Amino acid sequence: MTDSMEKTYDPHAIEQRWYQTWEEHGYFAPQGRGSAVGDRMSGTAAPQGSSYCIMIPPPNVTGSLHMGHGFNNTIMDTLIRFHRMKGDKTLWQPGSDHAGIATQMVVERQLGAEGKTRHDLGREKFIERIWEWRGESGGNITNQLRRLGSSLDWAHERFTMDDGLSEAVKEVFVRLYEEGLIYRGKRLVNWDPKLHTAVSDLEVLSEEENGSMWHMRYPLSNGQGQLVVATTRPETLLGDCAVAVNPNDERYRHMIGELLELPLTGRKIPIIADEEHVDPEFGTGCVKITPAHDFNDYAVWQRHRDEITISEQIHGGLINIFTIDAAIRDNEEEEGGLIPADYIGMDRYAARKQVVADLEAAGLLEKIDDHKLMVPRGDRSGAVIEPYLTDQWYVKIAPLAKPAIEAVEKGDIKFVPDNWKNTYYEWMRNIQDWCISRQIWWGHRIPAWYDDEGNVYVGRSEDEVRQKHGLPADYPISQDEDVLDTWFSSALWPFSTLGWPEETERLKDFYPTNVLVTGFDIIFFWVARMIMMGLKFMDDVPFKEVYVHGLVRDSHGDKMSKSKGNVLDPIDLIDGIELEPLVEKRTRGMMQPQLAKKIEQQTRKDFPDGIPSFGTDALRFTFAALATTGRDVKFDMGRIEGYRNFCNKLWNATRYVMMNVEGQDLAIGAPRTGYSEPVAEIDRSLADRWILSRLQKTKQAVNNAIQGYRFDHAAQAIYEFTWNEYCDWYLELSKPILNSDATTEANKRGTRRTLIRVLENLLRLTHPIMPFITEEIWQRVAPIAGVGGETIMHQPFPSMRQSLVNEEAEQEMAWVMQFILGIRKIKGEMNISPGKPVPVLLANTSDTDREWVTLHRPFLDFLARTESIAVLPEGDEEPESATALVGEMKILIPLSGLIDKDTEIKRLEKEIGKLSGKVQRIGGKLANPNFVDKAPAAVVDKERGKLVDAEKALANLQVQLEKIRIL
RNA sequence: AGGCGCGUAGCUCAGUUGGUUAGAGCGCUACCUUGACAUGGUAGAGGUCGUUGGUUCGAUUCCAAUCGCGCCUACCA
Repeated sequence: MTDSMEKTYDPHAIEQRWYQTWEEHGYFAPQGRGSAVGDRMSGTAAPQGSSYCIMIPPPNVTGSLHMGHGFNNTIMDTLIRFHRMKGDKTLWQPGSDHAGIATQMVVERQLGAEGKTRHDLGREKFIERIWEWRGESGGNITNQLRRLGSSLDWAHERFTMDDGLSEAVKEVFVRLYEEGLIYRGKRLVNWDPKLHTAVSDLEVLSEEENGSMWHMRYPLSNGQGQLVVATTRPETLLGDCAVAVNPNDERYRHMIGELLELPLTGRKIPIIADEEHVDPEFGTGCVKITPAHDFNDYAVWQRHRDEITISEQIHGGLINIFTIDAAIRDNEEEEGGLIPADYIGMDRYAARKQVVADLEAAGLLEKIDDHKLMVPRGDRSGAVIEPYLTDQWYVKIAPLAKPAIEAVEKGDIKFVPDNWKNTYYEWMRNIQDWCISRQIWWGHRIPAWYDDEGNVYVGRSEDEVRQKHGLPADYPISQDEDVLDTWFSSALWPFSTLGWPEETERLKDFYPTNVLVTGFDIIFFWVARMIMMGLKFMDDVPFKEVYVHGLVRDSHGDKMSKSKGNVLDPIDLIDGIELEPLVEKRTRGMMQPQLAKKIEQQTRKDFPDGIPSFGTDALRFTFAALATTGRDVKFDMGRIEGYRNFCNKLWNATRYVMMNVEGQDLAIGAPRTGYSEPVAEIDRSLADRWILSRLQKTKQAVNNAIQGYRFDHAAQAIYEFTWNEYCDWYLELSKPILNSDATTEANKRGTRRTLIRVLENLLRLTHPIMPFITEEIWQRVAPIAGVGGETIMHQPFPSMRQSLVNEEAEQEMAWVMQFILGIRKIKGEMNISPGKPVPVLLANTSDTDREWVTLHRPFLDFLARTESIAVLPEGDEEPESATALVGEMKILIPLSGLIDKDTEIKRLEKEIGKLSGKVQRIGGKLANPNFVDKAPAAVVDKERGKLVDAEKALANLQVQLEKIRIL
């Protein structure tokens, strides 16, 4: 079998194959393991009957995998595999989101390429077309998730638009409506003039942009002067209904109640007083009020309706000046033609220019200042959002928010890291009603019907509505054209995917789920809304913990974006990609083609040879290692390369073990479940006892780390144990035992047994983070280690076995290591080839030293490459030598020819310098009565001990230095 | 304006009740094709822990201020 293991680990050869096997065998389905099978090498049993569940944050069907997914899913899969191995009945629920606006835009773009719009097709055909498209490419993202090794329960994959989830959406809508928690109303909303739909507050992103502040003169009707108003949006003058001043402002107080001539319109508008909105210090202290196109002005209008309405020409006080495209509309019908004909049909920005020009011509423009302002844009379209007056559906949020806040306050839901709860509270306590209707076609149609008289009927279906309200079959009613915000269905995800409103077994087993793993960017969009809906409809939290991770950025800390050309595709890191395709990929379909050249140059510079293939396991290990709590991740190519090397290290360690163990006597009987007692006599060496002890501590560390969401610590513990202890020391220490005629068969059996079993444990310990390589190796190793089982996935996760923790062995081994390191150090610093055997003399030895030297002589000889080791008899003169200390024992390597005297003097001086610094520091500390009196006794004792050791070592080296100098 | 977070080796990051000479990986230097692995081995250089104060016997760690960076929320027309 060993000959089938290539010298270098090749992830391609195994990854897809194993994933297919796992999926085909149904290993991802929840099953749980009874307590009959205990944990090998731990003796503890898995708790029976506990379930563990994570809901995947459903990716958009339009989507393709990005680094955020890679990170997010690595964490979830690690947790899922960990709990599955622990024996929990474990479900990772897969699915995808219909992503209303995003998906509709993709298909509209396709239509656009054919020179058509969705209106050419009509609603029904357009939706058909989207379903078609979903059928073609909806599997894209799920296949990419498979590439990551994600052990999702695919047999129960859900989609937010499938029948079951659509039922859940209707049910929730109807129930909330019947409780008065959903209502319809006409108010200002965020209107996207490009997409022709309302969007929620969250879907609006404001960014600072350069603009101007126009100062415009509004003459008083009585001819007694003018007011100057300052605005960033002069075109909205056409919809002005008043000018507000602060009632405490001496400059204008006497004018309150007067009328102004609104330029260009021939209208008169009142001067009103509003203390809340008007800051006398800002601008001119006069604010034009355009209630139909500004949220603050709308609020002012609500406070001053009567005063504004008395103005003879204004009826109701609200003048909508825009079409759904944000062009100036003709309002002849509704408001009696208050908008001058000259502007009608102009786009808002054209109208702005025209208004400014006309004011200028009329001498009514005082000045234009440069001004920075926050411009609201739609997160999908990028269009400047317009406050716009329309009929929409809303969720009354306060009654839902209250219990959702309490759930976190009470600790029913915990955020990890904890501080995210502050962000959550901040938002939940200031939350506004949620606008849930969207004027698009792709999504859940609002279950409301209207008759010709404008009556609204809400129900699960048209039949239900007719029945409930006694409407005859021929009574004409029609369903609301709008669809629901995508996040409305996402909010139900934790229970709708489990079968709600049916009372299913899955719902019983897995709700509430255990943890939600997500980036902070969707705490508001999604997390908060799931909590509200879960509490409302399941009467319990949707998850007990929320693990919030950071964003994946490039190695400089920049956000990855197409326009920066710094996007890494996880699949490219797994498979590798040549330079040319990478350049092509990064520069294709740019929004700003002028950037392409720069991106190409940068890419050629950063990846002159393209990206090598690292494999999924290396990528996952990198994500785990970088998963520090609550911090963004700077993705560093150096790290993934290092972890690819780590895979190779593990692979080659296995090759070594197999080479020494296959066909040999290991004192292991036939494969069975769980470890068996040795079937022949074994004798465990110091190295065996030591590595077993270290393994136990590593298991403990990894368990603690994963349970505490410290995947970085888990990865580090595994890495260090594997590389620095198992490979660097233990495998080397096994060589003199296995290759010597002087060691006994029992000794060899003990070592072989330990080699294979530690490896087998290590594989299980590593499996949640690196599923593929561990499965591949485990399949070879397990039978030899005496372990049966179809897959490592369903093996017990290792936990610490106290009886194998061995502090004495660790101490004794520390002595061996120090011995070897001392000699290596001398060789290194003396430029003696590491392989060159040197004679070694020991002075100042204790009984233990002498015992251990005899006992562990094979280790010392082999790893330190000694020619001879002799204990210098008491009283004998020490030859001129290079020196290292092991405790108080002196290791001497005689100078004869090998070693340069001056170099050794320098070495010693350096060591002495270090030591005397230490002695001074600790001495000073202990001389300080404050320290000795006030510090805990244990700390003081520890310092005393350190001082004694350091002083002895120092004296030792000083004597040595003198000796060498004299020679 | 309010809130949160970050600043530790050239780079990417650990450092969890304040107490070893502050650690790891990558990079760097020197040496080594040793029978698992050059995607390797051995040895080494490199840090006044952003700055200034304070608490303390003792501060990278706690407190205050300050500088720099990032994010989020709300905004003045």
